Amino acid sequence: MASSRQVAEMSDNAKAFDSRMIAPALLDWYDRHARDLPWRTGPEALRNGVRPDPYRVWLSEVMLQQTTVAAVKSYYRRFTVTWPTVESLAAAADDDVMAAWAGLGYYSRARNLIAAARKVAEASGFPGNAEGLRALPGVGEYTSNAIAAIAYGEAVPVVDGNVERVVSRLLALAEPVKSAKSLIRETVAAMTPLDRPGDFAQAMMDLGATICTPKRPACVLCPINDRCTAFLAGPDPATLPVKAPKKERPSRLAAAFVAERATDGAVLLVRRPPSGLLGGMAGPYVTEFSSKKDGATGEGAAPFSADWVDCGTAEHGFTHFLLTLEVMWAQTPHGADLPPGAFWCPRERLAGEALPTVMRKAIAAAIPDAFNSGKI
DNA sequence: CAGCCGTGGAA
DNA sequence: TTTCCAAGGCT
Repeated sequence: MASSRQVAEMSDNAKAFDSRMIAPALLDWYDRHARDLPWRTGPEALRNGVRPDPYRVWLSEVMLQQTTVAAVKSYYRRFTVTWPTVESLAAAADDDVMAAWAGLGYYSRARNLIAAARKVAEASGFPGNAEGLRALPGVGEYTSNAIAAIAYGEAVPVVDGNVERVVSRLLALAEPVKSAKSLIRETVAAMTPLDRPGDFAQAMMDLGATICTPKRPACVLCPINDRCTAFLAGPDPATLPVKAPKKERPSRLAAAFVAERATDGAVLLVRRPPSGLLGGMAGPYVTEFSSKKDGATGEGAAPFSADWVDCGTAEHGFTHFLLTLEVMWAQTPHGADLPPGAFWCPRERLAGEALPTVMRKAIAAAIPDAFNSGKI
């Protein structure tokens, strides 16, 4: 925890810091070094009066929540080709959207994406400001402000993880970002220029992603290092922001039962409940995840009686626990009593199903060529 | 409010 | 190899 003396120093830093001096140098740097990303309208196009499409800005921002640029690119392209407008996305079948999202993670985002698209289509357009955007499902304070700043030029503070890190170093904050949230927001609000709020927000994020990185920041290349308290006076910028102690991830155990239809190799899938872990996604029948010691696995946990073959285990790391899946395989027995909601997925459709990565791992452990058949 | 909610790539 | 964590939101 921060001592009162540290907090006093932090406040002095914040007070002495002239936030208005940041934007000019940062925007000058951005004009020369902005990353070329699929969802961006370049600074040059913006000067020529081109306005970003709020649909594309929204879609990219939702995809980018806790997700790397590299991971998002191919998904963003696929979505915008398949659904070029919010109306087309609103008209899509739920499972088509979930299938297109499969592998990107945090699947509640896809559910909220569908709900928000339909709300926008019903209203004949996106809300015209940050406050209205904030009311869409899956759009929180960061995302609403990012969309408003980028698409509408609204001068609202855009604070993401990059910005928190950059500001923590600019002010040499001795507090964890969680408890400095209000100060950071106010600082960013004061830094944001009225004329180019969207470019400023993206410039801050580019800086955080390429220069002011978490572990080894390239301070010597930073366009605002002459205004950075940590760089100028310490502590070492790499030690900021102060992080809360991390908790260890528990291990859990479950069993996956991959049933294959003898006649054609189709795989039995079940639709998972709409909320919770992997909500709304498909997968083989999987037992409840339990603590490692009392995990009810083995043939006794099977959804129906069959000659289950042990295929070994599949490991998968979730955000808050590590999962070991005991994978079992069996051909469909005659007259099997299938789990409720189960359906047979033809082999050639497996790759296109709404299967999370962990479920693909389980299926691949039981049927090594499950996702290869159908391809040449 | 602290815990839940995925994944894959970088270091 | 293991660890860390990325343009957060929801409850």
